[in-house]
Amino acid sequence: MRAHASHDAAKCQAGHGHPERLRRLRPEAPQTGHEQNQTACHEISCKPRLHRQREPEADPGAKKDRHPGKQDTPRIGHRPRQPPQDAPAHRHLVSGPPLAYQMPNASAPMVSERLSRMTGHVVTRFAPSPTGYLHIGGGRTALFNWLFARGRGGKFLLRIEDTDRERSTPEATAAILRGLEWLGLDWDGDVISQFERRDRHAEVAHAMLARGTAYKCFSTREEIEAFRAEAEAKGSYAVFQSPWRDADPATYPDRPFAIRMKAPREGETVIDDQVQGRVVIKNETLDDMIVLRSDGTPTYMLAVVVDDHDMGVTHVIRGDDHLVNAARQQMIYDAMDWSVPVWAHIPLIHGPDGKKLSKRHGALGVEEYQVMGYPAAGMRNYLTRLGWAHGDAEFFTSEQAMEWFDLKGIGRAPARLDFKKLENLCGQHIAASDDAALLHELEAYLAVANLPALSEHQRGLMLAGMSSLKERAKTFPELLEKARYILTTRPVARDEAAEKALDPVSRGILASLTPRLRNASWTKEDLEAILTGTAAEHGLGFGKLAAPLRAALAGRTVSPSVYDMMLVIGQDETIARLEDAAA
RNA sequence: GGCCCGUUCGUCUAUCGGUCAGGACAUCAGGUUUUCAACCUGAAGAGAGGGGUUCAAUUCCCCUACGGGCUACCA
Repeated sequence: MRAHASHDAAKCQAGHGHPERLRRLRPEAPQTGHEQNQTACHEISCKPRLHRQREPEADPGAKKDRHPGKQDTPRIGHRPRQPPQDAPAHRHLVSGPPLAYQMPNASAPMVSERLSRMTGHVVTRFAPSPTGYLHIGGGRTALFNWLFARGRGGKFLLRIEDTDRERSTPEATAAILRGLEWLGLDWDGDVISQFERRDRHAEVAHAMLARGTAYKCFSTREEIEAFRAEAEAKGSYAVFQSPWRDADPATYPDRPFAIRMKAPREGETVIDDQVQGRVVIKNETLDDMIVLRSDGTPTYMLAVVVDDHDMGVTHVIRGDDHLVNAARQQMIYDAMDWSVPVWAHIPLIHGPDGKKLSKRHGALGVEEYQVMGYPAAGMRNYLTRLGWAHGDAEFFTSEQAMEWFDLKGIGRAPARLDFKKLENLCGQHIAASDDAALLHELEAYLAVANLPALSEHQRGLMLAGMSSLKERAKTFPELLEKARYILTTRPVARDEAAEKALDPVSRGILASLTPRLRNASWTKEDLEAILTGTAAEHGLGFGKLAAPLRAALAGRTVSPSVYDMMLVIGQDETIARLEDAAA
């Protein structure tokens, strides 16, 4: 149980999960890529070895066959019913006739080809493990996958890596789906449960056995630990080498065995990563990992590969804590003669202090940001920009992000969360929002923040005042503060500063104002004439009159424009509040 | 310990050997103003350190330092 705690955070960020056992998915649209990024690979291999270069975005591909599995999938949840306000409508794919699982090398189904073309050959996925809330880093990983797929007419799938039965909970799965829905990241098809696919994983492990790319290992945990202890004692750290790798089946004992990958011991495995460049891992540093445990359950390494392959995933975009794992996984793809997906390992997000993001940095869960009142569009913009750039573009809509998002724009260094910038962007998005849509999102915020809902009357006023309110708020709590003049009722509660602004002289002026307001036509022009006129008569600048007016109308010295407030709450209410204050 | 990844203003980043190293947020100073927000102008602010390669390095290579990851019958 070493280093477990720290492990978890990274895991969540990576949007990856624990694998272990499962079964099948039900792609409604089987994929069958046929291209390969050979060109890219080619160019690369010609480059000097250490000269790391980003490749042009490779086309996913399937150099061999790519066939999806198909079955009824255990559905964990449905995609959000409403696409985000600024997201394109969902693309529904026609589902072809059910396809049975096929063993490697089976010819690709026609349906797959057609659908592949329709979807631009791009299929991404987000694969969180349901052991808690949706981590902010995981949210960004999901966002990148979503943007990449949606921007290319591809598919964005969701798989829950719930193979760790001890730690996986339905509540966590629900929380993750809620987080994604709030962020506006809609996925295609049903949510896939990795656990449900465990039989298929085992099937592949046995297929590897049959192909001779895996072997039965009868070594016990004790033996392995002893091996390691001995190595450590000698100061070396050699990877475990099972004595059963090339053992004669005739010598197999009658006891449980694990299935281990027969990994190449020489040479190197090259990961062509779209973010990290060309990464070379020496095979001698990788062991013969176990793909199927002695109890018959699959390990994570196997499960991800099988699922990604069956789901037709073309681009694996995940946390860079999986970079080395990619080499191991690539060995499994090779062992099964499956085409390797395009890799893109993105750096994790760090806290403001540059350290790994942890609880002490405050908000970790995506839902916490929702409760803090950040609008989803602002979150998407900020998170997209965190670690990715498109020239000098800072403020943009999700449509633009989809159009611009690419793998080569992703940075290689971990980024830190900057709440100030988040707020600034959120403020811009709030200001740019449609009034009605904003009110709708505000009401959703009230619900999750456990605040009282708006009455019909309040909704009407809020809608009327929204155009001026939205220009001065960065978050929903701020918006509500500015809207206090609407949400409050007489007698208007005043804070200290407001009380101070209502000195005897000011009260007198307000009192003299009300008769004139009674005869006003209640247009901005008319009110302007009355107020500036009154201020002038008292030898005051308009600012001097505005202060007590704010105090009377909003109970604060900080508020929206006095004209906006008067026009929104109306003549009667305005006069009543002024009389209250003048009294 | 081994292997892998990373390191440009405080922060997010641009730059694909030759730039006054650009933008944004934040900060500071002015301006505007009906408070706040917004807005306008200006200022300050960066290539971790050291070696190479090159006519020329932020950019290519190496080393060091500092972060991070992997090294499980965890995910």
